Amino acid sequence: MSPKRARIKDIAESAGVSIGTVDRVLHKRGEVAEKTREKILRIAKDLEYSPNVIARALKSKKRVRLVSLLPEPAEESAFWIKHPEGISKAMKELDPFPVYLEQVTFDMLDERDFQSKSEKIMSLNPDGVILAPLFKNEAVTLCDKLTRSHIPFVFIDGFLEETSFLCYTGEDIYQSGRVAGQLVNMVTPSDKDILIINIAKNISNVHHLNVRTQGFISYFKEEEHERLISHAIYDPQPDFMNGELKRVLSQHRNTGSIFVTGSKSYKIADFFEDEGINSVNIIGYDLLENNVKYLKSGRIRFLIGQRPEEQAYKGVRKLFDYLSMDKTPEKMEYLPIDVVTSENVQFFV
Amino acid sequence: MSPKRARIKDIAESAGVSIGTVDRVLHKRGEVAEKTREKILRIAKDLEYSPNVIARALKSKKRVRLVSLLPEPAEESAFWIKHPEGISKAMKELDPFPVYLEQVTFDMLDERDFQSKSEKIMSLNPDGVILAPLFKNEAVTLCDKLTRSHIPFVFIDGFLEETSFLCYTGEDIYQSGRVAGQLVNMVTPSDKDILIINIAKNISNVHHLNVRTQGFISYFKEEEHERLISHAIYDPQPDFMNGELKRVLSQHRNTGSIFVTGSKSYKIADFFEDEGINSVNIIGYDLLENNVKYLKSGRIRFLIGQRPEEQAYKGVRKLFDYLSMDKTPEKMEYLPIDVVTSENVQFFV
DNA sequence: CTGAAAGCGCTTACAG
DNA sequence: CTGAAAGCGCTTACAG
Repeated sequence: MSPKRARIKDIAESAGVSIGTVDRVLHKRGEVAEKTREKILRIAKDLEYSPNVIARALKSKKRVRLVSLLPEPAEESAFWIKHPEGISKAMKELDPFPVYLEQVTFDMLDERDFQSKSEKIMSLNPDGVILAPLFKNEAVTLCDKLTRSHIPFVFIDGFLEETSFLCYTGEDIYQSGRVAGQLVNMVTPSDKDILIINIAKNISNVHHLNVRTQGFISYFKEEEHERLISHAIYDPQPDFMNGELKRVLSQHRNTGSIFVTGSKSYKIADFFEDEGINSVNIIGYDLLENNVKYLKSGRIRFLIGQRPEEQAYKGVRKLFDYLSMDKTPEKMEYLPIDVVTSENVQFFV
Repeated sequence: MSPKRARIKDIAESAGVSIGTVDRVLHKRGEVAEKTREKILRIAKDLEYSPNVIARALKSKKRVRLVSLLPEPAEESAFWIKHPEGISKAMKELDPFPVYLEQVTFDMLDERDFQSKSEKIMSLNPDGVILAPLFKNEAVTLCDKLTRSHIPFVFIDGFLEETSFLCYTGEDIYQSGRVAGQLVNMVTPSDKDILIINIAKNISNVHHLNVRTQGFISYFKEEEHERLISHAIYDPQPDFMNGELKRVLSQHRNTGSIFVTGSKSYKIADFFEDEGINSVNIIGYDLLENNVKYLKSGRIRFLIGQRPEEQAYKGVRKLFDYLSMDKTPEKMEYLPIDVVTSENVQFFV
């Protein structure tokens, strides 16, 4: 059974000083004679002193104010509705602590909105920020400002190497492409082709879709690369998209599987449903309601999950622990890449 | 931003009584005039009072003493080395609280040892117990004793319907068999047979292996059942096992995949490695070191994970939250059934 | 039946 | 440079 832990009082008594002095040493607030300082530090070490976080939390008037900056969940992309759930879970657990969090969202199709929301973040003068750096340039600008103001920030969903972020919690994007490659390879007859579909207004700007594609391709041997057909669709509207799909599928009649690099695989499934196409496997990302529906019906073969709630939950917790508990988190935490099928999906939603 | 929360003091002032009286009402310690009682209750409700758990934890002298009763991790079955990790993680988080946990282990091949450890548990007179009910009869006896002593207990790894357990955290065993069925079906050519291997001294006594087998079979259509060959091996020693495997494989030369219902799939892989058999898929359970090695090398195709650390972690947390925070947990929590391959295994170990 | 007081371990001002 | 005191919100005895 764990031994009784030392308190400040114990250190004070042992050192023959008052608890105020001990506190000053422990918090490096100076104004203590060097000799007493050393003595206290030694005793604290001997006694394996660690502060009682409960008592600290109870007393502390220090309010921690956090802000999150994440995309507004558009109907188009219900992916981002999961993150607020994770944030709420974290805040509920932290309820007894004096911590507040304001959620700021931006339009994920509008860099300028991200900029103006960045200014809002700065004007709130928070103690810490959780953000998803969807727009690289704009995010770097914000991160630099935060760094200059000594405001720590954590990334979820993606990270920017060149910034001094506290930590990242999320997918290993390249590796998740490889997992997709493995699954697709498993269910595609070796004489069939594989179609990689990227859906994005401007694919070159959407970092994670590109990285997933790279990972995916890397899973296949060089001599198999001729089986892989990559196609970008820049407008997810059904009319446009279905036309594109028809065209590309008629060009590649030997397609055995379609890999959708983002969360819109249900759109491909919609199209197949309408056209009565049943012979092509679909593999995609994220447990959106529509995707899950098609996964259960068998039209989508696999979904890869990246635990959006857990990303947000852990982002908040790490920031709080850092600010309130002096705990420095691991810099990089890659969450598991979940392989989800019709038979285990029930446990992930 | 969250509004300032009401304190006992606020209720007391509003009711025109002292905090002692409020406390007596809130804790149902009686000795309060019915009229004041009602008034206080009403005000508490109006103010949405909820106790500050930090202050409570700081003050409370109430020590919580927990005990876990889990199998001793034998070399044979490293599966059970994961649980202590989850327990440690939970206890580390609970470090500032006055909670203690003693880990008691039993020999998983010896019912009698479970019995004697049960007596030890009772003699420790704990406030709560976490246990894995491997031996049904003996576990029921223990649970009944705990119930009579009003000691709450939580199950992990499996549960016994007939006991009054606080909650279960673990696998949906039947469904995990179905997931295995789906995966095996996916990688087995339709003209090949599927061998189901149960490794256990007395298979009829090992509940979860049977349930997994049932789930597995249920995934296949009636007319496919002739492809499924079930075989039990009652001694995992290599000499015996390899003989058995040789015999059964020579009887069923058309075997395309082997499904191992427990965590010993690496033993099949050992055999295949020695014999140079490469044409048969292996699917098994649990991320033991040996299994993972073969998963990475490709000899094992899939492993199904059941998150042993998380089971233990959550078991401890729920018991603590129940005893110290008055939080009643969900009775049944099925953890996700993880599909693990060579490409995503790195995130699970 | 009710109130006043002490104390959990820490932090924060203030007095010297 | 150092100590004594108040207080965070709760619980626990004790006095009346």
